[in-house]
Amino acid sequence: MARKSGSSGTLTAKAIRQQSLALFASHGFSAVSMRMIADAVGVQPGALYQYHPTKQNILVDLMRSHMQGLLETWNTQEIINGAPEQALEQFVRFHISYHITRPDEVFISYMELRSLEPEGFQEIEALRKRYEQVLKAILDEGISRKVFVLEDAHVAAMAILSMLTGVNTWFRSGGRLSQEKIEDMYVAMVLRSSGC
Amino acid sequence: MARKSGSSGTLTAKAIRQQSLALFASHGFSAVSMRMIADAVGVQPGALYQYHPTKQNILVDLMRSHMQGLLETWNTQEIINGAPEQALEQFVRFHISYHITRPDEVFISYMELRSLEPEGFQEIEALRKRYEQVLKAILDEGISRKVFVLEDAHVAAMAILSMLTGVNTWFRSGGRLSQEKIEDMYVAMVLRSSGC
DNA sequence: TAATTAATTGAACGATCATTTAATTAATGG
DNA sequence: CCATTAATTAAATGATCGTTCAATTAATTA
Repeated sequence: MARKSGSSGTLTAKAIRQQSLALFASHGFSAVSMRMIADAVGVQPGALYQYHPTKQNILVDLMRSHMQGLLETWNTQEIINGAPEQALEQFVRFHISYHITRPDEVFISYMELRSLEPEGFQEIEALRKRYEQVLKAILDEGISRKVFVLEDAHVAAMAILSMLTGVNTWFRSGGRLSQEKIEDMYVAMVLRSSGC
Repeated sequence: MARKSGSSGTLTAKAIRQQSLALFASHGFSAVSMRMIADAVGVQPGALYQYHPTKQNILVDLMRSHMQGLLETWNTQEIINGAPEQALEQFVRFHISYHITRPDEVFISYMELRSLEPEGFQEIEALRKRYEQVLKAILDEGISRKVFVLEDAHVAAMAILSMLTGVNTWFRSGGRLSQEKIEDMYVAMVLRSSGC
């Protein structure tokens, strides 16, 4: 009825993240109770408050680290400084491969924005905007060099991002198509849609 | 403490649909209580059960009528029996115009699938599959006539549907771009991505 | 207008919700 | 090994959840 033998704060913190992520992704934030998370972690509900002040804070932490990881991974990539169509291909492959391996993070980051209170919402939305800007910059460059025939970089960026992120709604690993094959097909469609 | 003056079952039923739709779309199914719906309708919680046996049933009804409306509207349209690229253009314009005018229905139909219990899920999923099949048939026809260069009709259909439905995540009426302009840009991108 | 049916209320049901707190025990550092 | 700190439990808080039901009144039908 007190501290458990073998207990470790860092391990419990990690377990809370993992279990919350899985539960939020499959049931939705509101449908998951602190008791469900506690059960999955193997701990009493009260123990969760040693790690997060509120349930809302768990969600914000998950979404923040997903968006930050996404941005940092892009930024530490070696950027091909070639033609705009090469940059676009690199972006498509990066987006698909990063997202396809993190279905739960992607799901909650795109679906639970409405569950965020104003403060958290603004923080996450700002990170999202920064990522959108990465693609828009590529499209702008291609448009000004007349490599892309796109009329509007913003609309094209929204369309491409929706298309790419949509992979997560139907892809299941071990299916008919390999990840590489899927990337190839999306690269082809995106490049053609941009006019090259 | 009983039947209210001027009360009418059909009007209350309609109000329950409208208010549930708006509340589910902005907060999510699980985050909306029967008391919130009752308040919005202007009625006591118990009255809702004259119209729906469970909260779940409200959601299923909303999703079913959205998907049925979508399929029926497509089916009663005059089908252009021309070239595959004309059929594809017609589909793109239809999808965007139907969805852009029904943001709440679209939002819950795509986001609350996980809130459905097995029976309702299968019913709604079947309707979704039928709609996907409409686009796949167009792509198949274009591929076999060698008008489209797409490698895989299924993947292309998923990609195109994600792209089109994504309009709802950023479009706000009264903004910089007219609906017609948006349709034009998406038609151009989709046709180019298909190789024509 | 009398009888019937439709619509709604108000109160209650037990269950579950997020969160707080004091007590307790294990791990850690000197 | 002893003092301190970290981790956890058990129990309780008041609020809210979906749902049920008997009583009541308005609209409708005959």
